Amino acid sequence: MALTPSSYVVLGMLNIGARSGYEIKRFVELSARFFWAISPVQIYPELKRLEEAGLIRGSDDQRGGRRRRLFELTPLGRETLRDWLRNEEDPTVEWRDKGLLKLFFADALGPEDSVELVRALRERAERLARSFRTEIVPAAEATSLAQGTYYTALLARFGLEFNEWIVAWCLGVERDLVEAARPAKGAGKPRVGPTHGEASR
Amino acid sequence: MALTPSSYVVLGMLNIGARSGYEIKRFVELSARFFWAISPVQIYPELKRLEEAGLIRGSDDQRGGRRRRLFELTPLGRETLRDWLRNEEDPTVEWRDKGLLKLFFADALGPEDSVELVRALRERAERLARSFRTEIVPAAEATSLAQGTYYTALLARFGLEFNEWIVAWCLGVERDLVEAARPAKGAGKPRVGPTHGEASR
DNA sequence: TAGGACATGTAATGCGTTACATGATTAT
DNA sequence: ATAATCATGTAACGCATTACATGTCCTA
Repeated sequence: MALTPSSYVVLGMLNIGARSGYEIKRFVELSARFFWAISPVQIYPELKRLEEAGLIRGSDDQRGGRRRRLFELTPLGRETLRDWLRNEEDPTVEWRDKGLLKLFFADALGPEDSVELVRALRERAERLARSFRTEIVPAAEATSLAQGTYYTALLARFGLEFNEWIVAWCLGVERDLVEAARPAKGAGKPRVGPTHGEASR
Repeated sequence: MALTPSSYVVLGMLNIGARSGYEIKRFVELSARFFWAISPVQIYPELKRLEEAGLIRGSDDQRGGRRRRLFELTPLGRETLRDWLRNEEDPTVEWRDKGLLKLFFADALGPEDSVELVRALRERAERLARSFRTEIVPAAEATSLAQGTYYTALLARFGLEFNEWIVAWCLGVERDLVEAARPAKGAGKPRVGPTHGEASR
C-alpha cells in the first residue's frame, strides 16, 4: 500500500498524543492546518487503511451509547513514521494565496484601491497572529507540556512569528505607498525603485 | 459563466504584458507560481473560455510555420479584473509545506535527525532565496520597467525577503538545538520554554 | 544534427473539498 | 428544551496534476 502525506499526518498525530479520528481532526485544526490542511473525510478512511496495513491498532471504546474508536501506533507504524521523517525527498511547498495574487495584479487599480489590498492582507495577518497568540500557541504549549514534545510548540510559535512578519512587511509597503503618493500630489503610482527595502533583517 | 481564480490569473497576466498562453506560462513560472501555481493545461482552455465570454480578444499570429495566438483584454475583461481585485471576499490562503509538516512531527526522532529537518528547511529556503536574487527579482524588475508596473517587482522582492526570513528563523532554531544539547551532554531533547524568541523584529 | 526552447494541446487519474447525513452527550 | 460538541461517516463534484502527444524554430 502506498502512503500519502495524509497517512503520515495521521501517524504523526497519533504519535504526539491524539487517539481518535476526532482528536486528530482537532489537533490538526489547532496546529498543522496552517501548513498542511486535512479534513475529517480524509482522516477516517485513512485510519482504516493504516489499521489494515498494521501500522496502527484500533480498539472500540463504547462510553454509554457513544461509540468511538481509539488508535495507537504499532512499532511498525512508529518506524514507518520515522523512516518518512528521515528520508530525503525534497520537501515540496505549495502556497496558494489569493491575497498575494490580487496584490500582484494591483497595477490594474488606482492608488486608493491598491493600498486597500495591502491593508486587507495586513488585516488578515493581524487576525491570524491574534488567533495564534490567544489560541494556537497556548494550546500547542499545553500539548508540548503534556506530551513532552518540543516541536508542537515550536511550530505554533513559527506561525505567530510568520504572521507578525507579514504584518511588518505590509506596514512597510503601506508607508511607501503614501510617501510615493505625496510628492506627486496624489496623482501617480509609485515608481519602481529602492522603496522600503530592508523592513526585516 | 463562472470565473475561477485561474481565470483571473490569465486576465491579470494579460494586463501586465503577457500576450500568448505560452507567455502567461512563463510569467507565472517567474513570479506568481510562488503564491499561485497554474499550469499550461489550465491556461489554454481558460483562454478559450475567456474569449468566448468576450473578456479577451484573440488573433492568430502565423510566423512561418509556427502558429501562435495572441490575446489582449477587452474593456469588459479589464473591468472584470478590476472588479475582482476590488471586491471584498476574504483572501483565502492555503499553505502546504511538507518540510514544516515533517518538522512538526520531529519529536519522533532523536536530536541528530531532527536538526537535520531544520537544516533541510533552511537549505531549501536558501536555494529559493538565491533563485529569487539571481533570476526572479531581476526578471520582475525588467517587467516592471518595461510595463510600467510596480507590484510585479514588489511581489518578487516579497518572495526574496520571505525566504530570507525563513533562513533566519531556521538558523535561530538550529542554534537553540545545539545549545540545548550541550549542557545535557547530548542526551536529551530541548525542553519547552522561551528558546530563541525574537529572532526577527 | 541534435537538443532545447517555442507553442498548444488531450486523456486519465487522483486528491480534496463541499454538502449532506446520523446519532449521542453535555452545557445552558 | 435547545444548542453546541462529540464522533463518524457517504456521495458527488470539481479542480489540478501527470503523463503523453505534436510540430516548429533556433542554436551550438
